[in-house]
Amino acid sequence: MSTRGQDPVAATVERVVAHLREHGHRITMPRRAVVDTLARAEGHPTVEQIAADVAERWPGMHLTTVYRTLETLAELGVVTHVHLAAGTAYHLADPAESADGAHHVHAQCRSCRRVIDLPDGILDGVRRELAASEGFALEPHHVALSGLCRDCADEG
Amino acid sequence: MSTRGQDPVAATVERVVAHLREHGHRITMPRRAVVDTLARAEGHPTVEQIAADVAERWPGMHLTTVYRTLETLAELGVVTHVHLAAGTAYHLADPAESADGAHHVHAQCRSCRRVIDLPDGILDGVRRELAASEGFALEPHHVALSGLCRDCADEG
DNA sequence: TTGCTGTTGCGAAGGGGTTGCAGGAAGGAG
DNA sequence: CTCCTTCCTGCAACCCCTTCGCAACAGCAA
Repeated sequence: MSTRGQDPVAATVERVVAHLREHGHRITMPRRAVVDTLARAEGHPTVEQIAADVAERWPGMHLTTVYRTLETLAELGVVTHVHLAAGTAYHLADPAESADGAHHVHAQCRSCRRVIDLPDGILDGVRRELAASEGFALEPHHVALSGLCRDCADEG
Repeated sequence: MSTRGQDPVAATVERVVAHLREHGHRITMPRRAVVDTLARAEGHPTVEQIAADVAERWPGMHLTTVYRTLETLAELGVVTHVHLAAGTAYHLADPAESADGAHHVHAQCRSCRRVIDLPDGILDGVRRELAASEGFALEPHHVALSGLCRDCADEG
């Protein structure tokens, strides 16, 4: 309670740590490091970026450990990933979203590689249309849309 | 002319071969093999599938050559690719579409991995919405949507 | 504090894709 | 038809990202 509102990063870390403990996982320094990094991360870092971030503050941590920690957190639903045109990005799941199974939609700029979050319902119309015409059950959160962001479109 | 309408595969191969020749590329057996395979392919094969198909009829052809041939054909705009959640799929570009720069939209079933083609305009609404709200210029053809196809949704 | 067991670090292996090089063939010149 | 230049191919080595096997370590419960 002491950290709530004052240090959202620490609060997030504690929340995830509690979640890990509840599910019988051990709380270790490397796990705290990955969660801390994800909590501080803006946007949707790749494994490479997460590992680089972690290595700055906790040198010596092995890349394998990052992968395994992300895997563990993913099993708990604490982190989510999106497939991009090249690579995969990870991010902490929003607690409110993970509770009801919702996710947000992503789009990636093919020029600057930045990932932006989109409102969850933006593909609802397409989802209904695909369900009706093709019987295809669209899962909008699994793959990022591709295009050019405002900045890159202006420049190019 | 003798093949037109009777053997669409051969006609397609000849069309592409002519295109290659026009652009100063040489006509070789491996290139014919790849184009022939793409012309016969239903759907959107990955490099692995293309190579397997080619190997059945032209044993000894190297995987590297498949990659390089696809690269060459892509530069000419003869083939297009889509990024999937895992891997990349290739297919011959529709001549009519490549003329005006249009492409169709793809969706992939995350269970059976099948790729289905969608009407080109299905993301137009989303594209307009993204342009207005985020300034994001959506390019609907570059990444496949993800979800469950009718058959897999029924089974699961 | 002790002991069980989940985790970590490390090296090695695996899978997908790319690159450098030397030999070989396409296709234009003569 | 033959020669010659240049491009293309096959091969092998390599690179990048991710996973695996194993021995040592460290949570955490008793």
